[in-house]
Amino acid sequence: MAEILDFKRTPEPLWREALGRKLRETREDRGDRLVDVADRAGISVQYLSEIERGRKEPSSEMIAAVAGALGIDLADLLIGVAGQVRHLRVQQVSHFHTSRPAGRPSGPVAMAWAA
Amino acid sequence: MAEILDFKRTPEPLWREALGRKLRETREDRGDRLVDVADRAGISVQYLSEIERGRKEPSSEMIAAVAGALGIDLADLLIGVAGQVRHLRVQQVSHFHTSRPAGRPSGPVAMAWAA
DNA sequence: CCCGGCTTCTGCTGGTAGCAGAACGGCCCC
DNA sequence: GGGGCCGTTCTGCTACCAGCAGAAGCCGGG
Repeated sequence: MAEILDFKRTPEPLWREALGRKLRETREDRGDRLVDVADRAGISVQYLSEIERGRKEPSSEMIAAVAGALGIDLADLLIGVAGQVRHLRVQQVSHFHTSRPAGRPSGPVAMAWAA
Repeated sequence: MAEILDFKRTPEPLWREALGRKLRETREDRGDRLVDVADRAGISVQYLSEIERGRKEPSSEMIAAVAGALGIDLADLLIGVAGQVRHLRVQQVSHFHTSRPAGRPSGPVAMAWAA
């Protein structure tokens, strides 16, 4: 696996984590059980459980199937996940190093993320 | 005539496709080359190319790395992708009787409820 | 106590993420 | 013409993990 190293410790939550939380929230708002959604989406219940807990990386087709089973479209889901990201990202506002690959002074380097 | 639409194909774009488009758009807005972003993200250039074209399914860590290399945070990225989804869907929504979702979805469902 | 809902363990298989290397086509400019 | 630059696409390879089944565990409530 490509050593991502520095970027693995992102202060932000990962995509799959925020997605899982949003999916669970949506399901619970509907009053559905895991087995209900899993059946409708055509996936196993334990796998859906793992998706909701952010432990596995669902494929695009899986995401579409689960979203469909929840009666939500992808765009709305993404907006909701973005909200989750914002909500979850509070703990570490630390700085992280962009490990520059020792080489070429790549031209337009003007990155500045101010806190 | 009377082309029967293939409903196996979700009218919505897949997550990876919309994500790829948004990533490319963001990179081009910055005036970056593939190699610039790939180096900063610590991934190979051909793989980044495939991600941007929606051909491969990037892991959460990859998404974070690329987003970081683009100087955009995950929440903003997701909002942008949601916009992509909406934009890409317009073409096919032309005539779709959006029946009330009151029933039960029997599979992956795509609803358009524009207020 | 049992039952319904969720989690978690083991184990298995196929698919594919992700890499390197290289070749190719489209540009643009000397 | 030809030489860079940039992106795409091919081959090939390995390691990892999605996704399933089966079953057991946990916990609250009737």
